[in-house]
This record gives sequence, C-alpha cells and structure tokens, in this order.
Amino acid sequence: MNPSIPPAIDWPLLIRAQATLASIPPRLRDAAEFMPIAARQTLCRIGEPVQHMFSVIAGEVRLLRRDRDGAEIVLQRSRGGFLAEASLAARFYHCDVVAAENGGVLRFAAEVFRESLSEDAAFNAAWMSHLAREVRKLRAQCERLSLRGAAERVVHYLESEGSDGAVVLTQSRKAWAAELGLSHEALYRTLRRLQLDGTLSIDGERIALRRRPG
Amino acid sequence: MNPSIPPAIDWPLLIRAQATLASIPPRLRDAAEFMPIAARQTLCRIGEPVQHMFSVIAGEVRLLRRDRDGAEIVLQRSRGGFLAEASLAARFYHCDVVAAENGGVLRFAAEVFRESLSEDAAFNAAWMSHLAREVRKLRAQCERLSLRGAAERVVHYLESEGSDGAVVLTQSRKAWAAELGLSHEALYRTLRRLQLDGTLSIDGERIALRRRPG
DNA sequence: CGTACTTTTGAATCGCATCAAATCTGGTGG
DNA sequence: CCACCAGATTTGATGCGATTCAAAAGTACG
Repeated sequence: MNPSIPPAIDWPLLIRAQATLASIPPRLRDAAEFMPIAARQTLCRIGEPVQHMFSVIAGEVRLLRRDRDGAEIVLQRSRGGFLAEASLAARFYHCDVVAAENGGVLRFAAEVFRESLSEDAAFNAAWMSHLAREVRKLRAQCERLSLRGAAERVVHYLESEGSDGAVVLTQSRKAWAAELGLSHEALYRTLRRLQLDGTLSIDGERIALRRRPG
Repeated sequence: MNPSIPPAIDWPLLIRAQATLASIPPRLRDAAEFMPIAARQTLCRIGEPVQHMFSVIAGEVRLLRRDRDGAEIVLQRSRGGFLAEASLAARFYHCDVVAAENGGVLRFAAEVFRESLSEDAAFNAAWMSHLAREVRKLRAQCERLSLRGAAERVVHYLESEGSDGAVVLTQSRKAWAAELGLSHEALYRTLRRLQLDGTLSIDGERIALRRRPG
C-alpha cells in the first residue's frame, strides 16, 4: 500500500518477513543489495546472462513474455519472495522481469546464491520446497487454463488459490482476467452472473465462493 | 516401442540411460525396485500419503486430475525420468499417477530419496536443476494455454517443445489436443488448414514448422 | 482539473465445442 | 488367418460462449 521507497532498511525485519528469506545464510544475506524499483522498471530482460536472483520486498514484480503481436503474457506475479527461480539453473533469462508498481527488491549475486545452496543444508531444503511449491502452483494454473468456461475458471481459482474458497484480489480485475486467460469483459460478465445466481459473494476486492445448499 | 516386460534387468544400462538417474547415489540405487506396469494401472492416487518416487523407464506415465464432470486433465506426461517431483516435498499426492501404456518404472522409497538428497551434493544439484527444468516447462505450457487461437497454440508448441520447429509426436493426436486445451476435432481441422496454407509440413507423426519466406 | 486507466454495459461476430457419423487402425481372440 | 472390437482419425452441421469493437461512467494520480 505504501509505494514510497524506504529511506533506511530494517534488515532483520525484512528478512524475517518471508519464509524463504528466513533461512538465508549470513554470508548470502550480507552480499544482498536492496534495490528500490519504480513501476514499469525492467530488472532483467530475456536473453541476458543470469547474474542476479531477486526477492520481492514491496510492490509487485512480474515475469513477462510477449507473443509475436507484442501482447504481454504474465508468467508469474510475485508480491513477496523470490521469482524467476528457474533462472538460477540457467545461463540466460528466459523472461523479462518487470515491476508492476513502485516497491523494492533484494538482489543476490547468482554465483554466491548457488554456492550458498551447496554449503547450507537448511537453505538448500527451503529452496527445494520453494521450487516444489512453484511446480504445484503452475500445475494448478495449467489445470485452470484447460477448463472450458469462464465460470469454471473463476471457481477453480477460488478453490485452489483462495483460503476456504475466498480471495482478496491484489490486482485489478483486468489483470486477473488476463491471468485466467479471459478478456476482461468476459470476466466482468461472469462475475456478475455468478453473483446473481448466488454462486459468489462479491464485496469489493473480496470474492468468495458461497457454499452450495447441495 | 517394446512394451513387453524385461525378463532380467540390466541396471547399469537402465540407469545410465537417463540424465537424472546417472547421478543417483549407490545407496538409493540399491534401494530402488523395478516395477513392470500395465496400461491404465494406477501407481498412486490423489490424497494418499507419499511413500514413493517414480522414474519412468519404459512406456508412458501420466499425472491426472479430474474435474467435477469426471473428465481427465493431464498435468504431466513422462516417457522417461522422474515425475510428480513436487510430491517429494508434500505429505500427500496431489494427483493420480496412471500408466498410459505398458512399460516399467523404478520405485524409490520417498524417505530414502529425501535422505540421499541431503547427503549427496551431486545428486542434490541434479535434482534441483531437474525441478527448474520442470518449472520452465510448466511456464511454457501456461503461456501456450493463454493463447487465443488453435493455430497459435500448435505453432507455439512446435516452437517451444520441438527442435528447430519440428516434433515427432509420442502420443495420439487426440491426446495432444487435450494437452493443447482443444477438442480433437479442432486440432485435426487446424492441422489440415496449416498444412494447406503452407505453415506446417506433416509426415505421419513428424510435424514441422515451415520457414516463412518473410 | 485533466489524463490515463479501470470498470461496466451493449451489440455483432467468429471460432471452437459439441453432436453425429463414417472410416481407419491396431490389437484380441476364435 | 480372419472376424471383431475399441479407440483414433476425419469430415460435416449446428449452436453457444467468448472475443471483439464501441462507448460511457467511475476512479486514481499528478
């Protein structure tokens, strides 16, 4: 909510704030740099050699690719924690990494990061389960995009991404529509329809699945 | 191509045959069991406690989930190497694992597998890059499913999964259609159209993107 | 206070899903 | 070896739902 750049950095606070960061070994932590970022700022581009890993501290950062028409496709959104995890094992970035709003990231040298993974068992384990979580999330996303109708995708999203069938959107509905593989008009109409037929309860940014009477 | 069950197992051969298997530590290798599998055989079900990791040696094994209509959604296909990697970090399977054809898998006790990962650095590194590859693959799949038209998905598949724009299908076109999020009829018609307009060259199971004269 | 973007609704169009049905294929058992 | 069967492949007709184009109203931000 506060897009301004922190004047001084409370490291322990920042680092304790996120699960994976909590297990970062001291050596890697000391080698990290805080980087304020502005909306639309590009952190790295597809094809560039991998030199850094990023962890989002504030704001939102996205992994983007573009189709041949130049239309953006969002591959990942992060509002906290690491992103572009797969690039650690690659030589070149396979996506653009772009800030969606003002905020800040921690920047780690890829080389030091890799060394830390092999030296610190706890960090290694945390990273591995982080990757596994990412795999599960992506599988859920693929499953959702395989569904035919707009309504089915919305419900699937609430069931798999929400807690107890409810989510508080952290993005515009337009952006949500893109994530669901729908036009924004289709999403608006679907939400309206699901609200009217009693499937959903919508209160501002909070969208919840109503328990079926059956 | 040979779905019959090997009478005796040439371990070194099998294990050297696959990249990730090559770095399996001796202890884990010795604890592995070869398991012949028949088409449609279920290796594990969603919700069951995770007790084994599987590596496909012959045939094809799939990760499935079902929507509420009971229609299958294929989350992963493997014709060699590990699958359901994310389950290693989980307590319960989050998908069904089912053989698509006759073949065989190696079965590893999950507990021993986890211990080996923490004890053997080379194996750990191989597993990590395996996970990273999976993440990239899934992102490509999501990107593909976000594309509007059938033709665009086919072309994207050839560009991202094929070598130099060409693939040799290892599955039926019907199954491919499901993977692309299309009905099989739509895929047949799209292939036909792309072949006629010169975008594709199709020769049995080999499907290749023709170089544009532009 | 203006500008850019999101949200919302309407109307027309198009592509894909769906249903139907014929042909082809590989594998099974008699 | 052939008849048979299940599933894959292929083509046609139809309808629906999502996209697209258009435009108005609402909202955030400098």
